[in-house]
Amino acid sequence: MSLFELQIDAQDGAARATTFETAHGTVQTPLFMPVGTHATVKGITPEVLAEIGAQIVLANTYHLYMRPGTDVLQEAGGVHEFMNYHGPMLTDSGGFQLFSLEHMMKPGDDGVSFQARDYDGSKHHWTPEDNMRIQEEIGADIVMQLDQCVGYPAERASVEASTKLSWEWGERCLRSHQREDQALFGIVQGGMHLDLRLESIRQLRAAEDRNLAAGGRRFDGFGIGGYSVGEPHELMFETLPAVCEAMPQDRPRYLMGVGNPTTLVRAVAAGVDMFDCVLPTRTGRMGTAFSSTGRMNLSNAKYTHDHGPLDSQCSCSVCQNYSRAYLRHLVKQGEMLGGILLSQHNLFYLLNLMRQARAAILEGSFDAFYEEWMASPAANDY
RNA sequence: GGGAGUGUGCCCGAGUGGCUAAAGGGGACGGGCUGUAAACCCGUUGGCUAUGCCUACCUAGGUUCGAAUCCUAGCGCUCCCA
Repeated sequence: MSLFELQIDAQDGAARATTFETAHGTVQTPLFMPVGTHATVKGITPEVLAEIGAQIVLANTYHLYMRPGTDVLQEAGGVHEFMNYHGPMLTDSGGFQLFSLEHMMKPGDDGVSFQARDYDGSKHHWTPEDNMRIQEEIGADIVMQLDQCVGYPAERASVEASTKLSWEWGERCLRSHQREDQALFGIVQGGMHLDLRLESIRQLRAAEDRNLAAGGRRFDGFGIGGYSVGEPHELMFETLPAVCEAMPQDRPRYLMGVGNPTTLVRAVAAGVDMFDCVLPTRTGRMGTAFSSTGRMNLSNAKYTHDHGPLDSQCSCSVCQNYSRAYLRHLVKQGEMLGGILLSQHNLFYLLNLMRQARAAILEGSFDAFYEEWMASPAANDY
């Protein structure tokens, strides 16, 4: 199997189990990708990532570019060597920072200008081509095109404009990306408008057709961006199935920034292969655990004398070794171990959920898996 | 024994006549977190028969239209001198 070539292992309805190769190992979907923005999944060592079965780890182009700087990463031999994580990695382009740090990052036709106020205040300008160079220097296995993520609510006209900007940047990224050992993913935008989403897909495919005709490469996969930006929860599912259906069958589909367990299960049913989200690590660090009975806030007084396991249905090492009362104590005390252990458990929970979904798809029993999940107490916990 | 100071809500602590059910912390309790500006942010924290009423700033009296705030006495604590 050649690098990034998608093998569909099984399909059950729209849900699918796939496999593809990266320069740092094989990836099996559906999968959840822990987020390690600053070349660290907060509180989680690479050894633990291996233990809980993480396949791909994210890092962020904007943040690593600012600190420590790509020169340091290159000295180390790339981001993998730098952080001592030797599995597959993916870098987000910084497009999301255009959205979340909009007060200091301004998009223009020729890229993005920004002032890094959260670092040293220095001013920078990136063209899509610059962004590709930087991601090549960082050296992840999968890189994302520079895009623009739009919030919700938004005027249709502004969604149209930024969606167009994103596909134009997508084509420029595709033409300038050079590293053969790196996959490049385009990003579908279009907000909550199905027609814009479909147009976004058409334009990205037309761009890769042009690039192929010029002797270049196609996109190795596609991100689905611009969801989970403040819209009502149900809104995404009005368009997501049709968006997935319109996307190429032979490339991975990556729903960006989504991490609610139920949303993952539903998105897998719609045909999504990959997810990333800060939710498991952030909520874990803040004292909340995913569980078979829904979210648990470990700072709640009801756990003070509860010496049972965090989640009796969970097989992770945290649930095997630490009690709710102890975890509550750590959280209440502000001890860093509390956030570390809950992050580890939450990551395992989502990684395991996706492993189970894959197993069900391979068995042809995804419908049963889906129904069982939707009927469980955890499913009601959005 | 003499002198000076001090006593505020669960704790610390501001307030020195009306704008005070009482700033600000802490604690406690609860909520949020979705391509990480996040080991963070937000709310509640005297009681009730609840658009109002009651009880409250050590205790008991007093001054005043009105007192946590002023006066008197007592009690407690702190420091200094003997």
